[in-house]
Amino acid sequence: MSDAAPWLDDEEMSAWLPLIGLVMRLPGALDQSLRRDVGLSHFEYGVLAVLEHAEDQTMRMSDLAYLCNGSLSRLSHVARRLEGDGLLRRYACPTDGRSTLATLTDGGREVLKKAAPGHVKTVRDLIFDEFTRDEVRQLGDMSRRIIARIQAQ
Amino acid sequence: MSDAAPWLDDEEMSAWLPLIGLVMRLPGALDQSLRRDVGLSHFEYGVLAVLEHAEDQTMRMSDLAYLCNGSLSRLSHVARRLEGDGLLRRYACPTDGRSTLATLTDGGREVLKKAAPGHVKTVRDLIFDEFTRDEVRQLGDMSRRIIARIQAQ
DNA sequence: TCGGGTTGCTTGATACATCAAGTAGTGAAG
DNA sequence: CTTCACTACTTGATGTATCAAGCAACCCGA
Repeated sequence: MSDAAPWLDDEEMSAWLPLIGLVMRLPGALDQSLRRDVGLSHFEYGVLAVLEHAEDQTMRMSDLAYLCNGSLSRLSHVARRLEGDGLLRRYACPTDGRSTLATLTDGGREVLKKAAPGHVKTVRDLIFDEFTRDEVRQLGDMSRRIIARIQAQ
Repeated sequence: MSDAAPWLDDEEMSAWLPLIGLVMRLPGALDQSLRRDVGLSHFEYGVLAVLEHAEDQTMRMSDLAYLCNGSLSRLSHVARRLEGDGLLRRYACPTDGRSTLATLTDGGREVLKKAAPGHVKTVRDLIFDEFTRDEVRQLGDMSRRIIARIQAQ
């Protein structure tokens, strides 16, 4: 924790502005292709994608929210919509009555299958085609370090 | 532009997930302290901050929107609210009747002065205290390269 | 076994972003 | 000097996020 300093110097500023630009523009860019292809936001896609890789394609709502980088409240609203569209199903956890388990439906799996190629292409176009292996590692590493700081707040 | 590839490999994935985490969580983290301190979102703060550094603290709406990483529509709504709160003023451009110029008011300058220390502290806590000078440069550089790709879409 | 505190989730109100459509000014070709 | 395309911006409708509050279920100490 640093004390308040006057402001960012030029060098800091010329990193800060692009970083802000990145975090403000990337979500929209990811949304676009997914909306076009399957009518889902990137967050909704993320929910389904995380479920797909989970044990039994099933997960507690709160774990899912964490892995999707969203609040439980946000996930709850989104899960209601996705359930309405038949892409996932929710049911009470048998071992802990407080918990809700969400699981992928066939419909959800289908949508993922339909969305994946275009989404991967977008991600490659935007990120992985631009960087070397080493740079990619660094990018991930730096992101992790910032996230840790955010969570420490 | 690459062709669609099967999916991301492990190394790519272990950079992609943190990057997504970063872009999804950082805006919220920045919002929080600004909301607490002066009741502004980070986007609203950004609008005022960009104006502050502009010639005559005045700028065309569309240029402002670009620099703030938002759509003109979004800026228009936000500017209406900020104008209502007396933080900026809008008036027709004298040389091009289609354009609208936005300018900071005294109220806006005051809010910025009140918000800045806390905001800078947040930014330092989250980013600049974590990285070396060199890393900061790289972070800025990588962000710029991704933005260029987003805009090329 | 009962009470207080906690956890997990949902809901409802409000605020915000996004999209499509609309208005009006501009510039340039004919 | 008119028309057509384009630019700059605003608006209204719709959808989505966020926050605070609420409700059960659980846990644990007394």
